[in-house]
Amino acid sequence: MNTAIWWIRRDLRLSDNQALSAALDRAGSLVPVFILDPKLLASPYASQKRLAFLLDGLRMLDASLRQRGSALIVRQGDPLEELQILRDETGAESIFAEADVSPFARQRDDRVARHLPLHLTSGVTVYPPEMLHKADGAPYTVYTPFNRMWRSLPFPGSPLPAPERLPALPPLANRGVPAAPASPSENPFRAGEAEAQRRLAGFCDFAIQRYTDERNRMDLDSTSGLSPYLRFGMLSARQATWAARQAEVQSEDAASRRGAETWLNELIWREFYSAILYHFPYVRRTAFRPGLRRIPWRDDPASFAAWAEGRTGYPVVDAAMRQMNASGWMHNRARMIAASFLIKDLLIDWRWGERYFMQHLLDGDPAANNGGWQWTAGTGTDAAPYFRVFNPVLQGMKFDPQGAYVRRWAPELAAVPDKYIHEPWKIPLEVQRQLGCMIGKDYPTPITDHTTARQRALAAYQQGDARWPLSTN
DNA sequence: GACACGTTCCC
DNA sequence: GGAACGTGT
Repeated sequence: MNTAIWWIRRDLRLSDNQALSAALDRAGSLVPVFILDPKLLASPYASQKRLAFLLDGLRMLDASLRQRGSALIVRQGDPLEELQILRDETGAESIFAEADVSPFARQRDDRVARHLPLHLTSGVTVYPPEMLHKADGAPYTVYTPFNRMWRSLPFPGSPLPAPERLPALPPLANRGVPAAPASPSENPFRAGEAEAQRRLAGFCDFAIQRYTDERNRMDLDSTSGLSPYLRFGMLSARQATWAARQAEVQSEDAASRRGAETWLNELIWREFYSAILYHFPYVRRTAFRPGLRRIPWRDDPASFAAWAEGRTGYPVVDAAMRQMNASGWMHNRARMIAASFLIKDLLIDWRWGERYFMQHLLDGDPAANNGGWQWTAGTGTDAAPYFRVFNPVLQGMKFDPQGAYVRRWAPELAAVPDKYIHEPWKIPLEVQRQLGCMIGKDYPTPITDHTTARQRALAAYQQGDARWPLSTN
């Protein structure tokens, strides 16, 4: 009987899994394996929080596999060596896996494919990144035309159901899923495919209807909260796309339809940045736009630490960083504000921030995280113009109008009246005393003045050759 | 004269 | 996206 290895990487699900499905079509016997790669665990971008979420996800996947008569094999080591050992142990003739877009993953898979019969399927994105290109064959570098092309393609086929039974596993050494490091202290995300489906259904029933207007509100629970699941493939991009379409078809008013459409646009941003990383792997190292590689960044570890630990003295920035440090997740609007503050107000290299986010986000994905940072820095594809500098006070007043988000994550400001919540340094001294919240003692004085810092950033970008519109070379 | 709202420019 | 500066009331 033919045996196939299902090599699991970031597709921790049984439903709509093209690699699993291809393996089952080909072989009568299946060996599901996850290989913990010491190289990835030692990377400067690795995250204990994300590792804990991954290991929990593997435990959930193992339980689902066992319910269906199989089980998860876990190995640790160099993927090529471990796959060779597993092939020798099982006599497997083929290996199936979901193709990934990051330079690390592609190098790893190229090396494996030179020595072993590796078959890659799509699934990280709805459409494979090579499929979307301009008429002249070049990849898109601007979101809007990419979006138009994406939407013009035939709608993806319906998601595959999870297999009801799986072939029994041959007897094999199996160390099982290792114990996880501690989860983030306030982690609201339970790992696994079932939880992802539950959240998807809940989101499509309610919050999606108001998504267009409310997705930017940091004080509301108005986003899908699905990013960690998409990151590890506990939910497939195609399942999310289908759910968006279903919600659009079933909606009873224009606002709901628009909500579903807006959410699909966010999913397409994810597809866009995946394609960018695939076609331009150098974006992990340097600015997408060559004209913006000479900005004189400040080497300022003390300011960086204040930003990272949430003690800049700007409430929205501090709330954002503390939310991520405590929970492994940050609201997307907050990501833009915190990133803009590090890059523009502190004039610190966006790559420091990119790395820090990767070290703390459960959804930390090289393509989306890099795309977001380059967008904010103005160095990326279709990026924010260099002179767009977020004002943390105005952003706070607009997207956290009563300060509930700030109070949730910076509780020392809980008693501060709404009118001062985003600029507490303006609280008169006698009021600070009454509130028991002294600025400079109970909550930090701003580490920089936004107006001056903004001017400094504009000057630095000019020095770094910024042009808008930027010349193409 | 203060303040809402629209337009322009940010290099 | 924000600030400065315009017009209108």
